Amino acid sequence: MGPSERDDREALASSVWQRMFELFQSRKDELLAISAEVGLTPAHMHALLALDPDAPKPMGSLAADWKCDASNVTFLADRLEEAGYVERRVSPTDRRVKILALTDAGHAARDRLRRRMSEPPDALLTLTVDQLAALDGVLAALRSDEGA
Amino acid sequence: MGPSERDDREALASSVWQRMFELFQSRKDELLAISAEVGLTPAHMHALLALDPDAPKPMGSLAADWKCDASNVTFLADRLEEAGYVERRVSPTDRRVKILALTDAGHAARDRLRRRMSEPPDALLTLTVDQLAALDGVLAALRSDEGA
DNA sequence: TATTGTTATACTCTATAACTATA
DNA sequence: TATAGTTATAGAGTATAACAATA
Repeated sequence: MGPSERDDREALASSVWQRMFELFQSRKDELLAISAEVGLTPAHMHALLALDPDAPKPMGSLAADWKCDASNVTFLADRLEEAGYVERRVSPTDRRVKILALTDAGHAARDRLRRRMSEPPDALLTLTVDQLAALDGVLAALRSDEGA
Repeated sequence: MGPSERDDREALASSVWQRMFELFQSRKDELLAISAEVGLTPAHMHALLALDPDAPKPMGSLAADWKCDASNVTFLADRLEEAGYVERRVSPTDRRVKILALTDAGHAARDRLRRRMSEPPDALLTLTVDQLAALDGVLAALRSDEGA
């Protein structure tokens, strides 16, 4: 590959990235609106979505997964518990450990939230099926090469 | 358009949106690293980038543009002014109004920051020129239809 | 009297350090 | 003695309300 091809690629990648960035900006306000709608702050909404519905985990693991301090997990869990969306279960093998599990209400709220969040921006829906398929195909190719 | 085509489009758009979302997540830590690097908090970095380098604006207009409270603009301006990146100029036509203008150092810092921020995620650079051109073309088509 | 920006104050989100209970 | 989670406290970032200067 010659230097000009590399330059082309970098310029195109920058352009693509900037366009995606703008798309995200356009969605920001709506995310805030969703959080107001469900009565959760953005941080608690994010935490609810980040809980694995099938595998309740110790709070310490969550702090590691979420790259935040344990005290922050306590804070997030407190509010979600008050809202009735999670419960703390003492680990049967180590009484120090508390496992955070979604309640039935928590599962339902999380599902609703996921559906709302995965709704694409209106701008994407103005594309044709072919254009969307092209986007999807190229973006799918990324995932396997991510670490390259 | 039949109902199945509409369903296809929505499913594809959701998939595309989710893939873009993951790409953004992959970039999040790096944005924090950049802000540490330049010695600005993320909020002040964002403010510096959001200032128009060619058209200094009254603080009230900035609050409107940024959809935040005027007191928050005061807070952001204070720190950027302490850093030597902006200066408050009293409007010649209305002594109540303060116009926030980038200093020379502010212009330079903003330019550096923009270059760092516009660097695309590594994953995008693994695509071929053709793939990137396809992405860019489709995403360019979005912009004009945004409000549709 | 209305408006611009500031100050005082409060709330959210995050972190660090000290604490408790268990191990 | 070490570890899991909590509490106390602090700082960043945002908002609302009261205020000063100017219009």
